[in-house]
Formats: sequence, structure tokens, C-alpha cells
Amino acid sequence: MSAGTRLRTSSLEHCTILLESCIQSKSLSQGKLIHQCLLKTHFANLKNFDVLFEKLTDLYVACNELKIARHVFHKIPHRPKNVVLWNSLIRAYAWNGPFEEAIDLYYEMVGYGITPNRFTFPFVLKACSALKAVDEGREIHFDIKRLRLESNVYVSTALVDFYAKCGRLDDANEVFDEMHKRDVVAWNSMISGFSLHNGSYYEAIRFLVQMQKDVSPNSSTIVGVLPAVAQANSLRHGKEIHGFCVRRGFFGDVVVGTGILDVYGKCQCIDYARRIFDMMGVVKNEVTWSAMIGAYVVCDFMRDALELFCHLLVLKDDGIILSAATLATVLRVCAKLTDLSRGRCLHCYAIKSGFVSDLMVGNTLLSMYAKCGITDDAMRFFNEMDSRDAVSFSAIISGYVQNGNSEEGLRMFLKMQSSGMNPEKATMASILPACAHLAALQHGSCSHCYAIIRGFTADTMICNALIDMYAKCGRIATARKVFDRIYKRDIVSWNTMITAYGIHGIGTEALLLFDHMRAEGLKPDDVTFVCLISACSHSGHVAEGKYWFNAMTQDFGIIPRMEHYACMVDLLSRAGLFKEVHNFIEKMPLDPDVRVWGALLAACRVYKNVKLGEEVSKKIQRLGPESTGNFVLLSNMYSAVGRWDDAAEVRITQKEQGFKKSPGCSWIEISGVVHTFVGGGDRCHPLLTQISNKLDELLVDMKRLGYHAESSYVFQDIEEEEKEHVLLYHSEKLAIALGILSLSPNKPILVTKNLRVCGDCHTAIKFISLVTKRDITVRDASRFHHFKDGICNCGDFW
DNA sequence: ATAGGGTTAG
Repeated sequence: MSAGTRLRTSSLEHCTILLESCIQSKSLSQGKLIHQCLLKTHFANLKNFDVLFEKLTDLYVACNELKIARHVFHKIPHRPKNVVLWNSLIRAYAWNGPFEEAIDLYYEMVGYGITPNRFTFPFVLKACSALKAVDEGREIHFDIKRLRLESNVYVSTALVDFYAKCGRLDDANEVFDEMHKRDVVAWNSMISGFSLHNGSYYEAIRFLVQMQKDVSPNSSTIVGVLPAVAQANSLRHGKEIHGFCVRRGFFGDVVVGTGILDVYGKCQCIDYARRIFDMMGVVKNEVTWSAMIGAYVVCDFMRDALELFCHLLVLKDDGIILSAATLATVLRVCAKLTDLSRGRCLHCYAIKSGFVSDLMVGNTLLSMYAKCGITDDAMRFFNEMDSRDAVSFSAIISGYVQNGNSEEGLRMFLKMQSSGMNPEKATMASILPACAHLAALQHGSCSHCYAIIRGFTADTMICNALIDMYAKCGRIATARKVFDRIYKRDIVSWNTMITAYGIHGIGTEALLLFDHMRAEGLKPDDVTFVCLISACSHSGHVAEGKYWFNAMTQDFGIIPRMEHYACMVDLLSRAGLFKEVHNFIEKMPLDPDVRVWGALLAACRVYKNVKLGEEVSKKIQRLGPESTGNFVLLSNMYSAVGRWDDAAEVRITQKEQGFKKSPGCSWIEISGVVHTFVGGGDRCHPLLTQISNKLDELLVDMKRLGYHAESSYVFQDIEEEEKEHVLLYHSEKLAIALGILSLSPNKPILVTKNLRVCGDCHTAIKFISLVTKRDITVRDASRFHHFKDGICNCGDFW
């Protein structure tokens, strides 16, 4: 060996020592300097050079410079046989990601014929669970079996943890059962696995009880089990664990304290939650604050939530920071309170702090705008978001639907699918009401199919939405089938089904169902009575309605709200019992609002009770008429008795006060295509000539059977013959004529109208059903009208 | 450990 080589070898040793010290002190800059020096020399020819590369790799791993580490690692001339080095690189990727790299490295290592050891597996399995890479994990499990490493407690615990985190609880359990010795970590893995998995909450709690025969739980056990206890709303277990933590001194741990606080919040024990919050003193961090604000939200204490948030803002300078989670929670408060101005302030803050780009914060902002009724801003924000997921789409869809724009909701639903996003349960829960609103049966039943395929029909909420959709699309029998087959009926299921019978005018079934419900031991709630009384009202069951209104308070302890009073006024006045209505309103403990008076005014209009109608109208004017409907009712009433000037006057006042009459609009679905007719005299439909001929032809037959146009429904003072013609072009008649023309004679006709069906149309359709011998159904703003053989099942109580 | 979208009546 020459002198030169000897010298170089000794510098090489120096380098090794230097690098080791860099690794110890994680001194990246010094290490990089040595790296550069090495690159300039020709040491690579020396056989010990591998060791240096290994040290360099170690250094970069230690300093978290994984890209460089991997680069250096690949430069090592002969693949290192050193398992330790492979392990350290795999470990680094398993901790910091990208996790795919860890798995790739594992396979690369095996490919080079290097045998992984007991340290390799926990790392690579951790990467698999982070990626939910079940198939890769299973393959690795086979490798473990081949190497007979299953008996190693660390390796098998890692397997349990991997399967548990991937939601493969059966596999996790199998490995767990075969372990002859289980340490606390293995138990914890099983418990947190059950905890994460929906519906296995009680299993998690059962394991906690069982483990205590074997090992003593530590604070990680508690942290793992608490989400399960919170989800299960199990106050009893929460209290037990609380006591356990006090005895074992776990309470000094913020994570434990915050977890227990969260349990109490989710169990609606706001006082306990607050007491823990106060007790935690200085160990609180921003998560604790966020959890406390969230607890107030869950318990519906919005003002307290806001107050605490303001308090947090004051503390911000003391090192407590505002997190994305807190911001999202407070935005939900704004949404619930429809506090738009505060919501906008927080939007500004989100922009300044950079939290807007957080997807959850963005989705909450989106939903805040939607819930405040500002769909334009919600949509603008949606378009500006740099990433969107299924939740963003669901939020914008529900925004449109809840603000009455179902068409746009449906459009976004289709757009969601064309952008490759799969609708989720919540999306379906928003789109079904849209189908119901539009009476879009085809879209509705397609959604039903999709829900079945995705397994959503096991969910009560989805079934409830389905019942409502079928009922509002005219398929009461199908609605009942869904109701009968529902896995677990809740109060909403019953209320929805009762309403379904109500809007179809089948009051007797509604009342029967109500009996049935009580027989099953379910307690009706305030909504049930709104549904029930309005069902009675639509079918003229006055006595039953009155009976249950009284029983509601006496037997069920429910204090009537304005809605209940409005229902009762509707029930009595539809039946023409004006004296009784008068007494009823006199005795009301609440000041009647516009809805109550509106119900009465509608009845005045039907019974042509002008004197009372005028009085009621004055009251409505004093309260501020809220909707155009009340003007229309009054004006219709005047024209019904020929007081054209008064009718015109009302319409002028209406315009002056800025109330626009939304045009009457009817639509019919024919082979999946929706045909819409707007206002009195839509001239746009391509088949208009045929439709108009059909109507003229029908008119002749109808007149022969005794029909004469009820000209009082024309609000203009024009010649009778002309009125007949105006009436003939009402949107619902046009839609029905198209139905007669396009659908085969044995098929029922379903037409939907946005407003209440006009009085003349109601009479005319009875005659049409007689002349054509067809079943005609019209769904108007308040209910279904089934016309058959010249009779409507609403009993003219429309 | 905390955080986003959801069914019924009026």
C-alpha cells in the first residue's frame, strides 16, 4: 500500500468521526460541507467509502432531509448489506412521509436479497396503515409469517395496529388472539381501532374492561377509548373513566383532560364540561378551548360559544393561538345564528391568516353563506376554492335546495358527478328533497337505486328523505313501502309518513298511523302534531283535529307554538266555522302572526266572506304582509264578488310595497323530460297548436256536461267570452292537455304547480277527468288533488 | 384530544 493511500484512509476515518458528531448534534450545514469536500475527492474508488455514504445517509435522515438522504443512499456503489441503514431510511419515511417511499424501499430491500428484521416491520406497517394500503400490508404479513417473526411482540403488535387502523378489525382480532403475550400497546391498538370504526364503540369499551385483567391501562388507552365513549354518548362510561383518571393521576395530561371534556360536551352535560375546562387551569391549550367552544355548540348554547371565543381572542397574545378547528367551529356558530356580519369578519380573518385554504374551514365558510341564505356568495366562494371535495359539493347543493332553488341544486349534483366525485350520504339527503320539491320522480328513483347500491338505505335519515320524495312525487304506495321496510324508524319517519297521507288527503290513514305510532311506544313530538292536525285539516276531520290539539297539551305536555295555532285556524276556517275561529283566536295566548291570519284569509276567499276578509287583511297589513300570497288572496276575493276596483286597488298597493306576484307555473314530466308552462298564456311550447286544439275540443264536451267558466277567477274586467279564453290557458290546463296528448290513455297524469291551483281550473279538471276518463293528479303548493270520475279527493277543501 | 356537508311540519 502506498503512502498516499494510507494518508487518504486516515482522512477517511476523520471524516467518519466528523460525520458522527454532526449526526449527534444534527448539524446539517457542517455535514453538507463535508459532503461537498467528499464529492471533490476521488475517494469513491476506495472500498471503505460505502461506510461514509452510510453515515451521510444517516445524517440527512437525522436532519429530516429525506430527499437528499435517499439520493445519497442510491449513490452507494454496492447495495449496502446493512439492514440497519435500510431500516433507518424506511423509518424516516414512515414517520414523515411520503409513505409510498417507505413501502417502495421495503420491496427494494427484499429485491436485493436483504432479509428484513423485527425492526423493519413496525416501520413499514406504519406506512401501510397511513396509506390504508391493505393489500400491501397483507403481503408483508406473509413475509412476517415466512420469517417466523409473528412471535415477536413488537412485530405482532404492529400488525394488530395496522389492521385496526385500516378498519380490518377481524384480521386485527385474529392476530391479537394468537399473541401469547400482549402488552399495553397491543391492547391500545385494538381499542383505538374499535374507537375509530363506526358502530364498534361498545366493543372498544368492552376491550377496556377486559384488558384490565391483563395489563393496566395507561393514558394512551384512555385517549384511544374516549372518542368511542363520546360517539356512543355514554355518560356512564365517561364518568367512570373520569374517576379512573383522577385516581391514576392522568389529569395532568392535556390530551386526557380535553378528551373527557369532549365526552361531557357530546353527552350534553355542558356544566360538567365547563367545570373540567375551569379545573384544567394552565394546562389548557388551543385544542381544549376549541373543544369547549364545540361543546357549547353541541348543547346549543350559541351565545356562550361566542363569548368564549371572544375571551380566547383576548388571550391570543398569551401564547394561545387560534387554530383552523376553532375557526371552523365559530363559523358554524355564525351559520346557526345566521350572523352574516360576524361570518364575513371571520372570512376576512381566514384570508389574512391563510386558513381559507384549509378545506374544512373553506367548507364551513361555504355552508355559512348558504345557511345565511346568500347562495350567490356561497357559489362565488365555491368557484374561488382551490380544492373542492364531496363535502364542498354537498354544502353548495344543500344551500341551493334549502333556499328554494332545487333546479340549481340538481344542476350542481350532476356537475359533481361529471367532475368525478361520488355523492355521499349527506349529498343524497340534500338531493332527495330537491327531487321531492320538483316532483322529479325519475331523478328521485334513480337516486333511490344509487342509495341502494351504496348501502345508504340502511340509514334512517335517507329512508325518511325517500319517503318524502315518493310521497311528493305522487307515489304514496311506494312511500309506504319504504316506510314499512325501514330498518329502524325514528320520529321523523313517522312524521313524514303522516304528512304524506295528509297532503294526499287521506286523513283516516294519517290518524291510523298516529295510533300505530303510539302503540309502538313512540312519543309524538311537537312536529307530529303539526303534521297530524294539518292532515285532519286537508281531509275535513275537524273533530279529530280539535281532539288531538287539546290532547297535545293535556296528555303529552307539549306547549302549542304559533305553527299549531295556524294549523288549528286553518282546520276550523276551511270547514267554514268562522264563529269558532273567532273565539279560538281570541283565546290564543300568543299574538297571532301573519301565518295565522293568512290561513283565515284563505278560507274567507273560498267562502266569499268579504267582510271578515277585509278585517283580516287590515290586520295583515299592520303586521307587514311578508308574502305576496296574502295580497293575491284579498284581490281574488274582491274579484270573486265583482268588486273590480277594489281588486285593482289591492294589486296597486301590492306593487307599491314591492311585492311581486311570482308567475303561476306548472310542469309535467313525460318520459323523463320536464315540460314547463308559465303564467296565463305560455306560447312557447312547440306543440302549442295541438294543445290549444285539444283544449277547445275538451271545452265543448265539458260544457255539454254542465261546465261553465268561473269568470270570478279572472281578475280583469273584460267580456265573459274573453275570460273563458284566458282561463283556458292557465298553466295547469296546458300541462294537463299535453299529458292527455302524449301519454297513453291508461297512464295517470301528474302535474305540479308552484302556487295553489286556481278555482276554475279545479272545477275544469273535474270535468276533464269525467270527459277523458283519466286519472289526473295535480300537486299544488299545499297538497295533492286526485281527480277521478269528476270528483277531487280534496273534497273541494283546497 | 378539537374541526366541514344531511331527513319531517308551518
